[in-house]
Amino acid sequence: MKNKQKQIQLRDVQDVIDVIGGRWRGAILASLCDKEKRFNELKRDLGNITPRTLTKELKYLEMNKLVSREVDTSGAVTISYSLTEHGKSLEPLIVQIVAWGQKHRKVVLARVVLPT
Amino acid sequence: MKNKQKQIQLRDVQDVIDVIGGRWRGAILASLCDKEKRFNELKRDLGNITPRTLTKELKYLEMNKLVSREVDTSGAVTISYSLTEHGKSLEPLIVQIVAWGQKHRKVVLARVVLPT
DNA sequence: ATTAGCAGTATCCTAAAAGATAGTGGTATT
DNA sequence: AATACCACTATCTTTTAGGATACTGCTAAT
Repeated sequence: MKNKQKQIQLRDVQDVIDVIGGRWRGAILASLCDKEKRFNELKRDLGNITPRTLTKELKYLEMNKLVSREVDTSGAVTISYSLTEHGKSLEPLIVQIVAWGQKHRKVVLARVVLPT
Repeated sequence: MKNKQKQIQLRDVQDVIDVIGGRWRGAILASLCDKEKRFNELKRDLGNITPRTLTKELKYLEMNKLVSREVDTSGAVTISYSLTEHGKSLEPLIVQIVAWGQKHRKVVLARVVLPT
């Protein structure tokens, strides 16, 4: 039973890794924590993601109810992506991730020794 | 400056995803949160990871100072893997990940509708 | 002496992720 | 009228992760 419990937890970890993992998903979510964004705005934000990948990832996040896509047809059609309520519930996690990441960077870089 | 700050955060998120991401790293760390383990013990724990992959991932985690490998030569040589202090500092994060993962599972499964 | 478990290595192979690049149909700008 | 930006889509190729499988050298148990 203790073991079964453990299995379940590993599964949960895997689920989350799936959602925020990969090269881009975490970064997209982190970027949307800031505020809602449009497609090309996200693209610029993320640096060198290709449109193909961005499209794919946004669709995945939509399907997982983390991001919603809204079309505004008043005037020129614009499309904005934002976190859903569920997506927003990720924010504290992302904050903690960023904090740990900064600590981690220091620990790992500590091994770098410059040669004379 | 606000923008630069944002870039840095995205980088941190990426770093963490890198460390706990992939098919196995998160699970290995979660498993080692429990207690130190030997190679084949981990292998059984993780289900169907191949030894090749387990070796590779453990080396990666070692290099990133999250896991330490200890050899015991009294009697038959045994090797145990455990979290370093730095690795242990990940535990609260993993706990939060598991918690969110359970919530997420409910939200996503909520879309499943059984046909008549 | 043989079998079994430990802690891996070595090769080969496949599938999935993501990059590069070009193009599309629309609107707004000058 | 021409250019530029928006929000993508389509193809093609490369890269990477990770699985399958077999094998190794060692020790302990039967």
